[in-house]
Amino acid sequence: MKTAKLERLKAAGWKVGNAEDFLQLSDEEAQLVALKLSLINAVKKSRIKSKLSQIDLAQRMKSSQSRIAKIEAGDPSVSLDLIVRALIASGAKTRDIQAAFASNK
Amino acid sequence: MKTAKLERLKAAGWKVGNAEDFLQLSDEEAQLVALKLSLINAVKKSRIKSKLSQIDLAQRMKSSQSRIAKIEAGDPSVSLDLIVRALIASGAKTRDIQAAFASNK
DNA sequence: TGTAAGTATGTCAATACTGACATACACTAA
DNA sequence: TTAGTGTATGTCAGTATTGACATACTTACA
Repeated sequence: MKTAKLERLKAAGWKVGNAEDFLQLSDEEAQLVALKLSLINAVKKSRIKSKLSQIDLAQRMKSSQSRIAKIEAGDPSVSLDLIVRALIASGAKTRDIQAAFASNK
Repeated sequence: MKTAKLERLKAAGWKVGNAEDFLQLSDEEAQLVALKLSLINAVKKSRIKSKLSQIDLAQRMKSSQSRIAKIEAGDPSVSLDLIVRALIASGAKTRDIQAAFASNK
């Protein structure tokens, strides 16, 4: 929705930010969550494949074992940045990362 | 490097966290930066393709015009989460996101 | 059984990131 | 020139994310 239209709606007394917007936002949020899940699974696989313990991986990326556990558990306090850092530090190649995205239908 | 080995080195009086680790970390950090740049470019392209102004996109994702500008400028205060959110909100499809990763050699 | 290695969960102070705001800059059309 | 639209930059208080720590759970092996 364009700004101009929003302004016209606001001027006409409409409340902007309705159910449509909400549903749309949910959908986009769902896409992000699905993406994160794919990457999380990739981290687990890559770490195991590289025969690294959570402690090993934590040291590689200067994080902590508990953070790695939270990453793999999908803890909401974990950012996408940290997930991708873990993926890279666990030895995943670019094509592995792409594959993770590919599994995100 | 395994934990056990690290412990042995520490016990032997070595300072852990040396040039090798530093270079390794730099390399991984470089990978992350390259990935971010690819995604940033994808955001710009996708937003323009969708004929959205920065204000439009900001409203879609409940952010602000200045944040979008910072995203596209590669401002260091911008997280990977926000970049990907912008990419999704700008209408990029899964394959577009994959393509962005693919251009990250 | 015990014990060692690996993983999970909760907490918290320090740091990083956020939207919002003000304001400056760039460009186009009247 | 002026106005309008879009983008860039700096700031900041509020919020989210962080590594570190303690501790509990799990699994495998002697």
